[in-house]
Amino acid sequence: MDFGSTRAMSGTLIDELRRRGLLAQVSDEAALNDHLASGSRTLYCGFDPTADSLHIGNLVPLLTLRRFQLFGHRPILLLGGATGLIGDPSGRPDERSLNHSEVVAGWLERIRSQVSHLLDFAGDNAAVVVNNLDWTADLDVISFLRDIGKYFSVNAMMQRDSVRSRLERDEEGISYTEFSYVLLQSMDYVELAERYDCSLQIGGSDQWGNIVSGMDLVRRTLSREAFALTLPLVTKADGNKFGKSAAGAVWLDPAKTSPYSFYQFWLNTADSDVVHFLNIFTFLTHEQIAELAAALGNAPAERAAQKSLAAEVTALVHGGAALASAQRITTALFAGKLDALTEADFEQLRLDGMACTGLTAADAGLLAALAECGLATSRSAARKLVADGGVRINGTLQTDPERQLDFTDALFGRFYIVRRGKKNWHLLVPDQG
RNA sequence: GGAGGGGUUCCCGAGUGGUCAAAGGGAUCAGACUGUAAAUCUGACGGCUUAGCCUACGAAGGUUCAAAUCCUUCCCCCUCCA
Repeated sequence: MDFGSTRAMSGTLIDELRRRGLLAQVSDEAALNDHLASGSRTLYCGFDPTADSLHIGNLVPLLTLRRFQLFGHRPILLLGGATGLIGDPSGRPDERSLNHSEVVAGWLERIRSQVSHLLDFAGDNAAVVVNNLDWTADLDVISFLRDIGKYFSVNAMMQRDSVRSRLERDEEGISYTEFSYVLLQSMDYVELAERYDCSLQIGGSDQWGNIVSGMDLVRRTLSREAFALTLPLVTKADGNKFGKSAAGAVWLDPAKTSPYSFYQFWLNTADSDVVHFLNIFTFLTHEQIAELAAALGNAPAERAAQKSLAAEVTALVHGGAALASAQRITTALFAGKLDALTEADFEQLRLDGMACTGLTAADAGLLAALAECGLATSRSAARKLVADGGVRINGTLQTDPERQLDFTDALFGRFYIVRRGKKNWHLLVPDQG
């Protein structure tokens, strides 16, 4: 893995994080600065498997772990095989429904594979991946209550925001299960402190309470130094929630969000957010980001900053080959030269992961085809789209809702490239089956 | 247990017998302007074999030529009192 160009950074790691807008809270900044400056330290961040994939919001702490690694520290990526079975009440207005343990275990493995290549597993400060189920699965209740529970005051736990907000809502409440979550997470910190000499836990700002509880438990049970640091919630200038595209959440799993869609998500970043995101989601230097910010001011139409952001993040998450594919599709679709594409280019688009549907004779009607390939939610919606002038095939505006797609006018006799609106594309080919 | 208020289309929320697929706002989609940006403006926004038809206003029945609107029973939620 090439960490080369990002090495030369001035100031402390904390300064660097602050400069990038990546610092929400720190437990004792001066002491942590000294701690980090005086040796290679071990830190961790936990991720609970609450879905079959992580999403781009999880990228912030993931990449921050890597930033610590670049500064010579050892990151531990903790997967919540146990805590994922319980449910974290932090930041949740309502009780979670419990997932089956086999389901959670399956999600954990998928997350493990998508997360692992973001860190460096070689060298002196090689990253480590652990699963907290390893030290909780065989834990007995009595030991838990005596060894861990004794350190937690219910009076204090009741004061926690995540608990109090639930108690104040008559219709919600909080189960004993979720109430106990913080004990498990705190136990993780102690466990990692003992096993790996871990002395720092990071996480999203909603994790501050959990992290501080763990830090206290380490100090009290092990009498060791322990620190807490949180990262801010990613916000957008227009106030909308970050991380949602038209299709919903943006996932790290390429099967759920294709590398092309992923690339497009970043490419569409608003001007007012792009510099902020470059700082948070890329490893570009401040000089490089300053250049891009200047370019944004001088030639906004070029969108150099957005292109860099999209390229950097896509390469980080999906790799160089996937980035190249995403860029090929983008160029083909948005350079406005569909006619210039060769037959081989179309095959490449399919290989690159462009959305493609095989069309059967039954779906040959334009409306049926639009509904079938997902560009419209129903035939009625498709009819309205056509009436609104929102559908093009091979660049030609479609006005007849009754038209049949028989491929006689398809490119190379078998490709219809359908466009809905400005940015939604789909390839239609004759059904092979 | 007692008294009162309420459940409306993705969300909020108006509507108290026909002019209601149902105001208004949000979200979403399309069009215009642009830079695959933001803002703004315009249109659409239950489904279908689309000048029409079907299904919808917590559930089930009923009254009526006609019900989201009236009646009955049931389910759920909120507020106050005990």
